[in-house]
Amino acid sequence: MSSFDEDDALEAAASMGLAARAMAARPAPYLEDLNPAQREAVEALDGPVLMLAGAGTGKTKALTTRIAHLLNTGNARPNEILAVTFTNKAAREMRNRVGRLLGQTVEGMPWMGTFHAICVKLLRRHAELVGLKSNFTILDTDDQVRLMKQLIVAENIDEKRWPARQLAGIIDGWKNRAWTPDKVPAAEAGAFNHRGTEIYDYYQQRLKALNAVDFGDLLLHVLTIFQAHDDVLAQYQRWFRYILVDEYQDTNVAQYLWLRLLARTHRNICCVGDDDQSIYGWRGAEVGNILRFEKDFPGAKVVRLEQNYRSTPHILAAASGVIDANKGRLGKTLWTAVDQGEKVRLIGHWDGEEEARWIGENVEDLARGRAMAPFSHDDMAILVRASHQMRAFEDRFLTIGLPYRVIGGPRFYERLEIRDAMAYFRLAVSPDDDLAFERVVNTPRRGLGDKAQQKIQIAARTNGATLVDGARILLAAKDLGGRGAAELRLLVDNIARWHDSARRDGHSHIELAEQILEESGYTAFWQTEKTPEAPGRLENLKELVKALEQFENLQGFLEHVALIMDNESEEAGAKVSIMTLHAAKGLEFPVIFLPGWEDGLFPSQRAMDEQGLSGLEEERRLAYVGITRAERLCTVSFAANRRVYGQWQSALPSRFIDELPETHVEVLTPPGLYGGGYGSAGAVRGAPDSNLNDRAARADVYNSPGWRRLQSRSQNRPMSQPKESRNVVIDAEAVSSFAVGDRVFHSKFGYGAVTAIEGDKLDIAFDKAGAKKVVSRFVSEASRADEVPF
DNA sequence: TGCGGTGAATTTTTT
DNA sequence: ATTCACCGCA
Repeated sequence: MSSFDEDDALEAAASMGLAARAMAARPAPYLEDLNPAQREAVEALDGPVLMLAGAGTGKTKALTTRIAHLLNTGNARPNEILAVTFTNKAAREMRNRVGRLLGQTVEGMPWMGTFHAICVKLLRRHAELVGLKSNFTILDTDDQVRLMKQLIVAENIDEKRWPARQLAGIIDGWKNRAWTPDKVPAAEAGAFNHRGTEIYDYYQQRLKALNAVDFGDLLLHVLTIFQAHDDVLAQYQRWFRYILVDEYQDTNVAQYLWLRLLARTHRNICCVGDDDQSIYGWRGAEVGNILRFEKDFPGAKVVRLEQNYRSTPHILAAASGVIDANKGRLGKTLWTAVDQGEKVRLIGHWDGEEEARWIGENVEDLARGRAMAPFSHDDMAILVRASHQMRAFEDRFLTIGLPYRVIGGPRFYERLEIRDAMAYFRLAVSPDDDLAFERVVNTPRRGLGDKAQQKIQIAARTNGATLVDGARILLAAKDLGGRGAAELRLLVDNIARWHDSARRDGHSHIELAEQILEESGYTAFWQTEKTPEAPGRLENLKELVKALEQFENLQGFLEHVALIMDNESEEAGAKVSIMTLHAAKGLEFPVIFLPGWEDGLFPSQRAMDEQGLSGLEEERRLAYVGITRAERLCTVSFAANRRVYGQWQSALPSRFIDELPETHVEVLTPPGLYGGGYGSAGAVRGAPDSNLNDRAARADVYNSPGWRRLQSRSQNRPMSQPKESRNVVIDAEAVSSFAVGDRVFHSKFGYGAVTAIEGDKLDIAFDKAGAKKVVSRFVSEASRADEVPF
């Protein structure tokens, strides 16, 4: 029948050996290693299981042990287990740990991987069912946007109003919700001038014509296949006897539907997650999926892992205090057997630079072991809400020579030069890759500008050919003159030759890669470039070629890179880590700094504006994630003043600070600053909320000019409101306080009147600057008295 | 084709 | 403040 049976017969043969060897091992010493809850989760092999695993409760251990147990008891062969994760890192770790438990490497588990990797595998087998060839290419975000840009031009859409990026994002969101173009609800499709589904449909057609898919398609196509072909679905339903899902709280609708379909027959699905750590709602994750599990799978066993092996009691209590303010939680209470430890430290600063200075000094103190045994720099991390906050720390750490590393940020394979080189490789493997051709046709400069490229496009389109062939036709027609023609001829011939070499097995793909970079003139291009980053880029290209060594051929390499965009180059030496809170999920450090806890920054104003209460709750979960990363020492800080987009702004301490239980918090205040002393501020402010009397560095803040300025400016936002009334304020309705007809002021455009409101964007007719679309955050309400005629 | 000026935006990120 | 995209000019 289909290739399914053959493939799996082979896989089965390979993995039987593993299972047999595993079974011969001594009976389950690994179970002894578990606490009762973990053991319960591991031993409940049959039927649906929801493992609610709080931060630091040994989730991965339970999950991997469960897999080992499934194999060890002979309940499943390795290739009958579907184990999905979100990141390659998580998949890798799972693989390694299962291997360690079984005392061997796990190669017979073909269905352990990310959602996307597994879907690629499935889609290659059944590509024809959605009109693709099985050698389809996977577009990354960059390709996606470029494709969208073409569409926008072709469709005559105002790119100012609907940037390609945004359109691609909207469509991505629809795919996350498992909406094919025909399924997008009317209310949503009204986006961009009621042409939403039209554009989406057109975009899908273009992808199909290119024999390409984007990341969202990987899931959606497989889902479509499952829904339309019962026989195919049935095969897999039968085959996957056991399903395990990591980070279930991060699944989106498409992934959820996908899992539910696959689990329908055996119902042996074990989902692991923590609703309190759901921080990816903004990219389509549905906390609802985990909250609904017991309804979806009646009779599900719910196991709570609550014993925490990571943090001290004070840290756990502080984290619990914060997360308690969220509603609709499944509810867990973390506890620990440890009974010692520092309280969470809280400190306020005058401004962001001082905050960075203080943290820098504190890191050095801790590294020297002033107050306690010294920590390595590797043991310390600074977690920020938004990546732009990192700069202050980088600046400071560079000046004092403190070694640091930034985690996250642009990945190796996303860099310009790497993507260019990859486009050349793609052309060598398949010359019909039009997107790749477009990318490099004039990189390096070949005298093939817009005009020439247009001619190529036309030649290709009128002949129904690929761009490379279009270029050939154009050259044959001699419809291109001068340098461009000669260069294009060279390029086209080169591509043909590279393609030949790529297909010949004997030829070394590493040599071919070097040859491509050389002959295309790409290396030379960067050698002549004298910008400061040019040497680094050449270095990266060398690294790229080196990375090829691990693969058999270029094709294998490209396949790998499309899905696995890792960047694990680690230089030696102990360093402090700087990263976003999002990037910190799943990590742990003995010492954690949490700077920038100011309302508007954290919780982020935008999250609250756009998502209302649910946005605030997600921010709160982010705070929870941040605190629970700390093993021994956690320091929260805020600054009264901060430069935002070049402008000095004052801010109030984050409302999350109010939620830190005071008995678990130690307030630090740097001595001798701004006349502040411990506890003196209560009198200054006479705060009615007693919780505030112990508030951090309140003296500094309250006596600061920033604070006073703030006080005089915003009477409608006193600092010590009771929580209830505050929650009302964050409701989206209440926040976007503008109405059509309001007079507003913009620092650049001056005064104007609101003519329309669309989410957080306002259409404003400015008196002098004319009609503009502006994010509401950038304008303030203008009372008529403010307007000074001149 | 390429550079410098202008205008506008600016959370979080994986695959 | 900074970055990034686009436009106009040489």
